[in-house]
Amino acid sequence: MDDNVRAFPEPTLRRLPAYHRFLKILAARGRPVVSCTHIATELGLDPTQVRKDIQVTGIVGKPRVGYLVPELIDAIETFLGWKNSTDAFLVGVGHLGTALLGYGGFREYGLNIVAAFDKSPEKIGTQVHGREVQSVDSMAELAQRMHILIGILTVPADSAQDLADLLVFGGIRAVWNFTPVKLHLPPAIIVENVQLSASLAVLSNKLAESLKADVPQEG
Amino acid sequence: MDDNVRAFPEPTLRRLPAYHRFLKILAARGRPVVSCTHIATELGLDPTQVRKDIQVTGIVGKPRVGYLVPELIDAIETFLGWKNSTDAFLVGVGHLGTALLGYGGFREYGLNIVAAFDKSPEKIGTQVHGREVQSVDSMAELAQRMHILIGILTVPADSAQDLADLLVFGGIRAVWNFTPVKLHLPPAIIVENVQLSASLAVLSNKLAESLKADVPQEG
DNA sequence: TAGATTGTTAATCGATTAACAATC
DNA sequence: TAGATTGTTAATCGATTAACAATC
Repeated sequence: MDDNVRAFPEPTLRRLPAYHRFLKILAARGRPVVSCTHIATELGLDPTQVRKDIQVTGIVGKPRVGYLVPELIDAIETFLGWKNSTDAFLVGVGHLGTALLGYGGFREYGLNIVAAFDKSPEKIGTQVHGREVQSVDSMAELAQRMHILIGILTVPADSAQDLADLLVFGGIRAVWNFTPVKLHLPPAIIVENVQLSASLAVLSNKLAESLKADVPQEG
Repeated sequence: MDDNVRAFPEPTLRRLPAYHRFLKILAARGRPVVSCTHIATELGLDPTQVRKDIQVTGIVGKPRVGYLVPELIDAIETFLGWKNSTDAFLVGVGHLGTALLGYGGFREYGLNIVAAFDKSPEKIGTQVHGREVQSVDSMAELAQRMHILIGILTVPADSAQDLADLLVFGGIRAVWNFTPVKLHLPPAIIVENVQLSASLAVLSNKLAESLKADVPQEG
């Protein structure tokens, strides 16, 4: 029935963390207010775009003045759900999985990695950044019991689909997918892909274009 | 003069690696041809979009048949510059930097991390995944001498700008930025940001919307 | 008050999707 | 031949940007 759940524009969601970061810097400097123009200049964006983005948080500014920095920081944190933390499972304690476990910063973003899982027997039982690595065999049951909503997938490509299925079987509702695999999961499951190859493709292509423009030799 | 360097649409560039991955799977299965519809179904895209994306590689298909899988794989690899490798420096041997050094897969994408640098004296001289960690003091000179074009930035936020400046000073032309910092660099320098906080913001927001829709309690 | 900045509506732009003729 | 699929042009959609009145 509630089909007017019209989500907020994804580009807006992606920009909000950058605004937040800048606002925190301003707050640390003791700056009480900020204008869209100021934010836009700093981040290389259009002021109108910043204004519209801010509107999704429900904050209204004062003409001639701008927005109150602490109020805006608070509103963004609330809007992005950074105020109350969500527990997550991490699957795949390889190089990347280990790095994510070691990164303390996710706490700030309301993400709390409470357990780590792996397939390989040599890893099970070891401690990685304060969490004991557990067998994937116990993952689904544990996810169910702990009402885990988010699974972080950092496994080799060939086991990605199987372990994603296992996460879903455990009642997980969203997968943060760091593998290059296109996961086939029930439509209700949220999948957010972090595809480094895509990012690198953009970088390489732009670099190639830039170098081409550099040495124009012939028309 | 050459202002008609109209780059290819970024969304297209981002999708090509996914096509490539799927095509490699088909090739491994011995499938000689593939249609747009097939690719689109697998990846959850529109067939016309796939067709247009493929067009940037210059490959033409056969009506009624589709595209030749090996030919298409080759064309994508050539287009994305995966055939000839580019040397890169990595700056910041923390959790993430170490993980990227350990990931062998970048070779496939034409990226070759030839050296790693760090600020902290304890790390300098140690071996990380086969590379000796060097002091950032020698970075710019070495980049210049080796004609390095790409710098991978995996340092703490507070030193990101300084080290990016140093990379640029060393003649680097593109920065793959894994820090949350908005870098201020000369306009000719390509910057590709990998912002995990942005990705997580999308995930969290979609999850929250999904859970809200779940238990509609009241209108 | 004058003028900078917000909020909002309209115009533009670019990407996605639909329609359809061409082709093997 | 019939029909599936390509290539291409047109329509739609959504996001960005421009314009401008409202406001402190």
